[in-house]
Amino acid sequence: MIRIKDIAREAGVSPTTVSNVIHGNRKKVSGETVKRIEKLLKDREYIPSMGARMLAGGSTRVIGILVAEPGGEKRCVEGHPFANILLRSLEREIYERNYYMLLHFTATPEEGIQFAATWNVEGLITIGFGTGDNLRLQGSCKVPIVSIDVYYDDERMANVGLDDKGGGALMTKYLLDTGHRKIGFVADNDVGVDHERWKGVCKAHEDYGVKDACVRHIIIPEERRTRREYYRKYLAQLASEYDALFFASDYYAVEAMAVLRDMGISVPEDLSVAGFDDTESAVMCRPLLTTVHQDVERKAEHAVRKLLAFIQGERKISMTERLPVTLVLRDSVKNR
Amino acid sequence: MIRIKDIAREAGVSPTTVSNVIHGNRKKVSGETVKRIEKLLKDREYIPSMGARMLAGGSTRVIGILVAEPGGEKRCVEGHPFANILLRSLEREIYERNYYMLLHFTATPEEGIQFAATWNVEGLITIGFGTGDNLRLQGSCKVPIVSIDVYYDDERMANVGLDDKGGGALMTKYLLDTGHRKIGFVADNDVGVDHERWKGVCKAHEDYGVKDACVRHIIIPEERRTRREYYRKYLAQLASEYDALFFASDYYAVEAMAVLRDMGISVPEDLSVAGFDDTESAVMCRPLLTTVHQDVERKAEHAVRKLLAFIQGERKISMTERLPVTLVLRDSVKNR
DNA sequence: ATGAAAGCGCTAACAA
DNA sequence: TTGTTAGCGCTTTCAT
Repeated sequence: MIRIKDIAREAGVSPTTVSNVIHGNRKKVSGETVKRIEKLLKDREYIPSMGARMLAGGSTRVIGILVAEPGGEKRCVEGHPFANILLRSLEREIYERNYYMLLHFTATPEEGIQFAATWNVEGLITIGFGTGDNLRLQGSCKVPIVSIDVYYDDERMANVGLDDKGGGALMTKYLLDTGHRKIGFVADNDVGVDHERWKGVCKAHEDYGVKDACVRHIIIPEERRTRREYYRKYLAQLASEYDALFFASDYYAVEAMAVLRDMGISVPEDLSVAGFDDTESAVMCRPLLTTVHQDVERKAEHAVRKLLAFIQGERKISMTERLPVTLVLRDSVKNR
Repeated sequence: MIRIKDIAREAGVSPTTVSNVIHGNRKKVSGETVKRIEKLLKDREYIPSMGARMLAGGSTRVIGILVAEPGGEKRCVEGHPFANILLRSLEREIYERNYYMLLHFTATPEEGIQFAATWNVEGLITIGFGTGDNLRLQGSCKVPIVSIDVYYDDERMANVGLDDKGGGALMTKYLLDTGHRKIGFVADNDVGVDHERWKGVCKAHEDYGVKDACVRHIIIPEERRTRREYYRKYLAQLASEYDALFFASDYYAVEAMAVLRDMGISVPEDLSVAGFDDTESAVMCRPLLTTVHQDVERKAEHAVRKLLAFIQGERKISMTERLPVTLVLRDSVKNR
């Protein structure tokens, strides 16, 4: 391993000068020296020691990614169909800016706090945490935190998410436009993101001002086995009561379409189905799923950008950010 | 931040003693002292500084995960449908053993080498690298490397994967047993994992010893758009030529089933379809996909275990490991 | 069983 | 513009 000291000796300068060259402090070093050192750095394949860096300066260049893992369940899979793309995009954004990404799946915010402290991370991005946990984390870590997909109307917490309410409204308006009057919004909870989407559904109904329209929020079990049970019991009934079912995620929509097919109920002839997310599965199923598209890579990019802005101490950064969302018309909704 | 020194002062001992307690060197410290220090450590919420640790000892407790990212394409998504589960399982295994996971998606092994050196990682796990790249990595890093899903018959490289050949044979035998005589094995390449699976297909045919059976390896385009194009042109023809299509991955099988449905070809009545992997999508489609199941979490567990064994300098570790695979009979294959 | 002390490689304040 | 120096918190060897 080659150290700054070695380079310095070989170049006949002091370690400080080499360090300055490395960090681009061009004002402190003569242009000629810079060139000479840079060549040496490259020739000798100098590689910095993160350990020493972390210990010496405050700057560790580490960003921690905390993914919530409630109860050891692999929710990250179902709940976050984009987990892999998101992680990949985050890492790319982080690495491009000369930071490193330390990933940890954690059940409790406490573990996250310890994790952050141990590595002296410069910032944290949280995925899948509820507002409570995020706030707790925020309270115990001095470093900036940006959360992804959390809803908190207060401006206390930096987060980037989608225009979920707008997305909900967009799809609902489309459903209304295509003649649907009994719309069921199906989700496994009524908080955070899903609640926002539901608010969009309601708002679209209000704006539309149809008197005869009926809309309801249907809560389905989160756990797969019991959800299947639920479908077996109630899905046929739902299909007869509603003319469109708008699912809070593609995952649920695709699953329901499969069950509906098993029951001999045709989508979209007997019932229109819509999803949210525009995951890969939306084009792997039949009929192709009409859904709301989100741009995951952009979400990652914005999260990293925002975090780094905080780290660099910029003022005037908006706390919450809602990325736009678009309607993707496919085959699972039909004109009535 | 509370340091070892602080704890030592408060306990009236030297930093060395505290360090010994932390590292469980029970032989060097009296039982009474151990207890006292441990309590203090907990009460004062001592959190070690990784920077200092890395700098002082050689032990960084960092495991690097390198995911191949050829050409900036998000192949990790399609090619590795399990990427998220795999990453999550890896992290869990690593963290449980008091290591940390540094994740990096890289296009070139060179970048990986630099990454490993910068952090002075204790070991590396690679995902999705070809044999050549893995060997190159191996050559330039002194740390142990375990690769996942790579095939190299040589014993030069530690890797954990599946019994792909066995899986291919298993499914093929089942197909033969159920009366299929014209089987097409469909993959987007003929190297590594897919080649092994194909070898299994061939072996099953040989073992079965049917004279009239015909089998072929069908290569489909890897890029999605051109693959769809290919399907449009040739899939109907394939469906008439073969009585079973065995896809090298569930992803392709599910996709093909959707296209077949569009063409009015019924699975399994007109054509049997089988997959490999048993991903989530295999039970989200209709008909339910008959496939070969693999246990991703177990793969992660074995990879980490093997890597740590190498790190701890154990001898007598098998270089390559093939995890077993099972047949999952569902609805996409019918008795002929 | 416990402690003193050296040093890991780097950064930054200060001196020249 | 360049150099000197004092740590950062921890581990480890060697005394005691």
